[in-house]
Amino acid sequence: MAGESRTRMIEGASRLLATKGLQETSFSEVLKLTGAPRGSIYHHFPEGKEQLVAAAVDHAGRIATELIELSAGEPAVVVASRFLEAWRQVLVRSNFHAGCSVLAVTVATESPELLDHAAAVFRNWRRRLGELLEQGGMPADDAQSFAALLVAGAEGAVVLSRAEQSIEPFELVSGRLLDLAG
Amino acid sequence: MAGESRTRMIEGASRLLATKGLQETSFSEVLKLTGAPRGSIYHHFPEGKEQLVAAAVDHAGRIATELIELSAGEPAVVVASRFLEAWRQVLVRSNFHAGCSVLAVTVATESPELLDHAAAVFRNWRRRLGELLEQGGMPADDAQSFAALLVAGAEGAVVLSRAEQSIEPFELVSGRLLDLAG
DNA sequence: GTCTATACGAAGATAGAC
DNA sequence: GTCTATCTTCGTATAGAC
Repeated sequence: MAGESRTRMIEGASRLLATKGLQETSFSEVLKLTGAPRGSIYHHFPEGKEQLVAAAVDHAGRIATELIELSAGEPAVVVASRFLEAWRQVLVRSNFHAGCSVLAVTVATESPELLDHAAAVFRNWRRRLGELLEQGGMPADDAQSFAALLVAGAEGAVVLSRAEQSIEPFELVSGRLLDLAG
Repeated sequence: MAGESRTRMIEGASRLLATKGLQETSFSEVLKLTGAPRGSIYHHFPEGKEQLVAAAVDHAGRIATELIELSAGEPAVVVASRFLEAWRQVLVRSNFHAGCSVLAVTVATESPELLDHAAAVFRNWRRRLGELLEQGGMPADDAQSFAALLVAGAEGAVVLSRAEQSIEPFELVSGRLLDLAG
């Protein structure tokens, strides 16, 4: 298949973004991690690094969106709980070295194109979570703002736990959010 | 005074971290922004960039801590409101180009030393906010976890608003947090 | 689709004069 | 305390062969 190493590079870039940040996600690092051939970088991404990073952001967004979709039809508290649990896994499995690649790009770029990709991802998460929360029994007026709080709180808590190298802040935040959802 | 250009470099680095991220905060950028003399970099920071960044993180932490302290003795909802308002100002005044320098460092470094500085800042904010919230009437059991939610929610909301170049997500999050504090 | 070779700039860091 | 000059490494990107 044509998109073989292309896909690997996107996934690898997304992992690197989540752990090392935007600038440390260099082509050399991506190639080292994925084993993809050096010669194919500009074949697959003629516009260079921005194009690769944009694809990685989109990819990370899609993965999380699919995960959110899994809780369709569940009560609101389950929707929130599954979303938070996914982030908890990112922290624990990486021993607090990994976070969110979309956030990493947002705070390290001034490129309007990359910000647009990140914005689309965040908006999509908020929108879909809001819909599922409402379907799960949350009043319509609350669902949208709680979805924003859920995304912001989870993202912020992941950062706190990475800095402190401890699950404690994440658990505190997570507990309060679940109280609100229940 | 000996610490003249040293102080300017630290403040400049903190501003650059908040807008451009860790790797874009280069010595050249700091010098351009502050007008500090190139020759004095390694005089003031013999351990190089890590030392400058660590000082910038500490500085940003101290500024916010002083701001938190200003709401000592106020009701819990005022403590929360002032903290959120400060972050709103960062967003609006920078036209959504600036965020939190401590967060920017956290997600772009793997240096244990820098993570320690960031962790100390976040812990300090949580601790002091928790104390003031409790003194402001919040039940002791709630104050600590709400402080964590406040810091995480604010940090996350700043990122969402930067990505979307709009105050909307921040306002949604801020509104919910203030409901909880009141 | 993949390869090597290379151009070009910028980064952090060091040495030694003033 | 500050200067210039320089070293080394690494980043993105391009050219042209296979």
